[in-house]
Amino acid sequence: MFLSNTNTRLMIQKGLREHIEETGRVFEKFGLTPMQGRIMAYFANSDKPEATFSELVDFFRASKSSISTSLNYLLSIRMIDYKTYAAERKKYFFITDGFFRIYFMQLLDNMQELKELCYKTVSMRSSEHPEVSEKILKWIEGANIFEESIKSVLDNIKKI
Amino acid sequence: MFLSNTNTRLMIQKGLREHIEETGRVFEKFGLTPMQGRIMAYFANSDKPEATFSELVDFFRASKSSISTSLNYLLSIRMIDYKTYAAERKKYFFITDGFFRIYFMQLLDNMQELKELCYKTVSMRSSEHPEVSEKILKWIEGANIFEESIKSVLDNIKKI
DNA sequence: TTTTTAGTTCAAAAACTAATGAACTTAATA
DNA sequence: TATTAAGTTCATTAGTTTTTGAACTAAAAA
Repeated sequence: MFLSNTNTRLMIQKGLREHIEETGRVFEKFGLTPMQGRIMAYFANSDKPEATFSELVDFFRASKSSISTSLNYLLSIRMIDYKTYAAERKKYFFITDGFFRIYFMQLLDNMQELKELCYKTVSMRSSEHPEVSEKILKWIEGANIFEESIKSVLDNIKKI
Repeated sequence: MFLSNTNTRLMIQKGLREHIEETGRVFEKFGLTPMQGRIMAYFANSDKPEATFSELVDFFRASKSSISTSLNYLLSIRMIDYKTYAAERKKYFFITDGFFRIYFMQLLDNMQELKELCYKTVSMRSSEHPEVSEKILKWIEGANIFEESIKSVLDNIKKI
């Protein structure tokens, strides 16, 4: 039967494609490109827990290079992983459970960087208008509080 | 004296311009465009607590439309505000102290949106591979924990 | 051994986003 | 009243990012 080696649900259900596109677009708000977002959404919605390179190329009718680049980026940030079966070259990709952990770790890096530049700013400022320094110190204070809180959540999530 | 109505420190100190550019680029990681980032960095580093439209046009040698659009976006998300003096049309723009509060409120919205789509995903999934649903539920669980934590920080920050 | 499969790499195209320039408005000043 | 100042608006341009296509490699299958 010609559907045998494809994902039947993904081929039949009409709204599913739309749902994948919509979900993909929301992943973009978390820093992914459209194709990376689509792929994450595909993994979440595919009946099977794993997907192959060619399955994704076929489903999205996208170029191999686009799929390759996207998969490799998602692998590099560990939002996906893959397994192999001996004597088979194919990779079976799947999502990890770490989406928000990874996202917030990146966020922590960005906050760290901004905070350091803000410290430098405050140290460079003339003493003429301390109210500006006070605002920047409030940014830093905010950053510190969020950082603390995020770090403690990350610790707790690791334990689960 | 020809420097009288400009920001002396911004004109003289060499590394300051670089520091503003660098800080601007970090603001981009928080979702701002290059010009929006630059403007935020300018406010943080200018000797004076306020800056005018034309001051920014002059400092960045940028187009009026670019400055106008950027300022209006930053106003719309309340990262900056302005004051006026009666009988003067000019606006005196300044940064607010809410940078991270605003950023995290936007983040909360995005998390909410992704969570809702994930709930829909889980409800649409066949029961064949519960391990995928489990991962998505872990995403949601992560989202919930981060949300709780961020909300409580936002509450505390408001009190300060 | 030849062909097919499963990708990778990178220059070029397509798509998208940000910045510009020009024309405009409206308020203040001369 | 005419001119300048302080912006706004929007079509076009410039710049960036994403995706493609073509050529490539290396492993498995025929």
